[in-house]
Amino acid sequence: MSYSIGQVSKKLGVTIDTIRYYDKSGLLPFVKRNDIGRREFTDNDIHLMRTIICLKNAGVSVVDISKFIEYRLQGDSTLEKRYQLLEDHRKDLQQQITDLEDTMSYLKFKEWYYQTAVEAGTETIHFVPGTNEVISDLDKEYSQHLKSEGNLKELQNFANVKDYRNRNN
Amino acid sequence: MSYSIGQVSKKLGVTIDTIRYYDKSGLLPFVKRNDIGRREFTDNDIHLMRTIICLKNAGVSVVDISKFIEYRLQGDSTLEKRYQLLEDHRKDLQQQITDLEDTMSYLKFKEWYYQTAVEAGTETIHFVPGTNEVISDLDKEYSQHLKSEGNLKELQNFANVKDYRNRNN
DNA sequence: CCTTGTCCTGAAGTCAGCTCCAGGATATAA
DNA sequence: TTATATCCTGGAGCTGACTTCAGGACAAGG
Repeated sequence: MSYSIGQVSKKLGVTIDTIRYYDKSGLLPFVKRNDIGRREFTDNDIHLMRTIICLKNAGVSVVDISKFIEYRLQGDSTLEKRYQLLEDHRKDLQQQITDLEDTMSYLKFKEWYYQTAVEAGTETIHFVPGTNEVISDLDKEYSQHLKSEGNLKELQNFANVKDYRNRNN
Repeated sequence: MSYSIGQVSKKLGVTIDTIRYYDKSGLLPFVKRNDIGRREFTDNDIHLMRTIICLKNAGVSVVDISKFIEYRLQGDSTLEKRYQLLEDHRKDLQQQITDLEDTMSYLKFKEWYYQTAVEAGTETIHFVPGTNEVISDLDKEYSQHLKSEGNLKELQNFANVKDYRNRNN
């Protein structure tokens, strides 16, 4: 049983052009052609392509993925290299997730800022009286708000973000 | 007290060129110039720029950020719009994080795959005997492994990812 | 046999987000 | 006063990951 490029495109949710681009870039050296030059994908090919798409989702560049695929073609001697490559990218990904969580924490703070401003009908409640400058220890006020809400987890997150952001001022 | 572009660059950890690019793109209309045309950043400007960088980190495009800044200049009538914009992007960000966590789960699976292959000295332990095809229910084996390890949280994550991935085949 | 659909290639185009460059002004220190 | 550092502008260039295009081949149904 084999699949055409169009069928694979639907199965994996990527465009035909993207698949051809990946092939051109050396990500799909394992895909065979039939007698008139059309690509024929096996179930195993599709399995491998899922891994490729997963790496792409993890933010791995096409060049790095092609390295991985190259190693694979070289057989068992490259198993450790492949493991290492995945391990490195998993660590990167963990860092990405952590960074996004920090960003999230800050966005929540900003949402509180606007929530309260909308309630008050004006942004000036957050300004130093008579100016357009934001009160400098608004973060303390927000921390207080989180505490009074009993949201200790977010309080902790926000404290970490603050620490980080104030580090190299 | 005001800061030069170079000082701000160091404070915020972005290059001078990037700051100028942001200014060109309409993200910094609030930054004033001195008599010889140099930018002078106030503490409040820097505060605002942190929010801009945060939005950028959350994956918001320069065009969308400039909308936010535009709203800000229009005063209190746009408070709700600004709140909505943040809310929308916070939701996007939450989705991003969730997606990355799924990717993470799959990467962990692949790491197990290579870990065990390295231990065995060959990848063939994961192949259908006599072929180069990966065993089709390797995921079950991995689930078993997670269970035996007592890693129930990851077991749950992995199960979700599998469900999702098998949905539109 | 003709139309419609899917496939092929190489090459050029697009987009976001920077990044660099040329050419020039001002400021600070020795 | 001369060297060095920092700033300014407009505009060109770069990178990665596609995306589109021109021009053509084959296959199946009516």
